[in-house]
Amino acid sequence: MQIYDQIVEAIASGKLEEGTTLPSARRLAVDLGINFHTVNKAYNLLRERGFLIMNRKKMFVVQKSKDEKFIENLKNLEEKLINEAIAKGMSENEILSILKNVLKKTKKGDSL
Amino acid sequence: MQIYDQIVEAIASGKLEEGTTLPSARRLAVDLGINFHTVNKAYNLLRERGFLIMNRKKMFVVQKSKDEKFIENLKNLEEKLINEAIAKGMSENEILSILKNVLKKTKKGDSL
Amino acid sequence: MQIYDQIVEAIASGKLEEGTTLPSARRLAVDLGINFHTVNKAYNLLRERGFLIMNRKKMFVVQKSKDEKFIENLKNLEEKLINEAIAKGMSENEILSILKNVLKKTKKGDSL
Amino acid sequence: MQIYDQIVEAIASGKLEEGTTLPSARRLAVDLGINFHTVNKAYNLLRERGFLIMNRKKMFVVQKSKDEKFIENLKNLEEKLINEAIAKGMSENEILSILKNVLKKTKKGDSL
DNA sequence: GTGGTCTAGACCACC
DNA sequence: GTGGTCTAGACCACA
Repeated sequence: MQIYDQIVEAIASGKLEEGTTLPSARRLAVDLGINFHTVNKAYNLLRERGFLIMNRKKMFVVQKSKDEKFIENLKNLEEKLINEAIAKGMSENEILSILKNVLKKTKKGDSL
Repeated sequence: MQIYDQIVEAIASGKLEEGTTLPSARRLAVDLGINFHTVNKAYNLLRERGFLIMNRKKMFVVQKSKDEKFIENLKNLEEKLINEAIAKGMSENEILSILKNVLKKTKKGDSL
Repeated sequence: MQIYDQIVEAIASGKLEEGTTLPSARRLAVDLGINFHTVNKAYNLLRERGFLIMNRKKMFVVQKSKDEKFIENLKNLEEKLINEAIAKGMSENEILSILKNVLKKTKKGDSL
Repeated sequence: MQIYDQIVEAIASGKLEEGTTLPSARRLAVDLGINFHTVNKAYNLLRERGFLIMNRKKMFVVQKSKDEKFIENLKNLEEKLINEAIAKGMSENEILSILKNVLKKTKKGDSL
C-alpha cells in the first residue's frame, strides 16, 4: 500500500504524467530493495482501480480515467469520514475549511 | 466495523445525543444476535477514537470532543482520497462539488 | 482458476449451498496437495466477484448475489461468444439450441 | 485481441462477407498505426480458429465454417458463464432472457 | 526482457 | 486457529 500511495501521489502531483511508462516491477523492486511480488501486487491494484493500464509491450502506463465506480466509492468513503467529523462535534464550516485546505495543498503540488 | 459505523452515524445524525448512555455490550450483543466480544471491541474502538467515554458505572457514554489527533488523521485520510481523485483526472471544482454534496446530505440527516 | 471454476460449479450445482462455510484456505490447500497461496488467491477472486463473503470469524462463506456489474459483464462476454458463432455461419436457431442445451444440462445438475 | 474482436464482429454483422480478401497485415498495420506483428498475430489467430483461410497469394480471406472443435469450445465457455450466472442465484428464465436479448441484438446488427 | 503463476516459509493482527 | 502480507525462487508464455 505504501507503493500504491506513492504512485497515486506522484500521478496527482504531476510527477507522473498520463502516458508515462513505469519501470518494470522487477526493476523497481531492485531499486527499492523490496520483493518483485510486492511491486507487482501494487501495480496490479493500481490497474484494477484504473490508475494504470498495460500496453502492448506488457508495461504499465499511467492513465487518467474517472469512472462511475470510483466516484461512487469516493462518495461512500467521504460520507464515513464526514460522519465521524460531525459526530466529533465539528461544524459544517469547520469541516469544509479543512477539506478546502487539503484540496488546495494537494492541488498546489499539482502545478509543480 | 459495521457496529462502529452505525454508532458514529447515529451520533452524527443526532439520534444519539451527547451524554446518552449506550446499552451494555452484553445487552446489545444479545439484541443484535452477535458475539459479546464483537460489540465490546466496537465500543472500545469508539472510546479510543474519542466518540465514547466510560462513566463511573463502567457504562459507555456518548461524548463530542474534537481532538488534534482526530483532525490530523482526518487530514491524512482526506489527502489520500483527494490524491486519488486528482490522479483520476478530476478537477478541483468537481471534487469540491462532490465534497459539498456529501457534506450537505450528511448534515441534512443531522437535523432529523 | 481451476479451483475457482470448481467452486463456482459446486455452488451452481447446489453442492455448496448459500451460507456454507468453506474449509480454510490452509486446510483446503493441504487436502488438495497444493499451496496455501493458490487457494487463498482463488478464494479472494471469488470474493471479489461476489460468490463468497467473509464472516466475522474470517471464514469464507457462500453467498448468492446477482449484481449489476456481473450482469453487464455477462452480456459483454455472451456478445463476444455469440458474435463468433454467427461469424462461423451458425444460424440463430442453432445457437439458441446450443444455449438451451447447456442451460438445461447445468440446471439439471442443480437439482441433484 | 481488439483487432481479433473487431474482425469477428465485422464478419458476424455482415460487413465482411465470406470470400472477402482482407488487407495485408502490413497494410492494415500502417492504417491503424500499430505494429505489423500485432496484426499478423491477430490474423493468424483468426485463421487458427477458422475465421480466415490463406489463399494462393498468401492473403487472408474470410471463411464461414462451423467445425466441431469450435462448437465444443463454445459449449465449454457457455457452461462456465452459465454456471456463474446460476451460482449468482439467477433463474433459468432470467438467464435465457438475457441470452435471447444478446442474440437478438447481435443478429439485428447482422442485417445492417 | 516482460508480467503471471505456483510453490514455500515466515511473521503479523485478529478472534 | 484464521486470513493478510512480504520475502524468495522457479518456471511459463509472450514479444
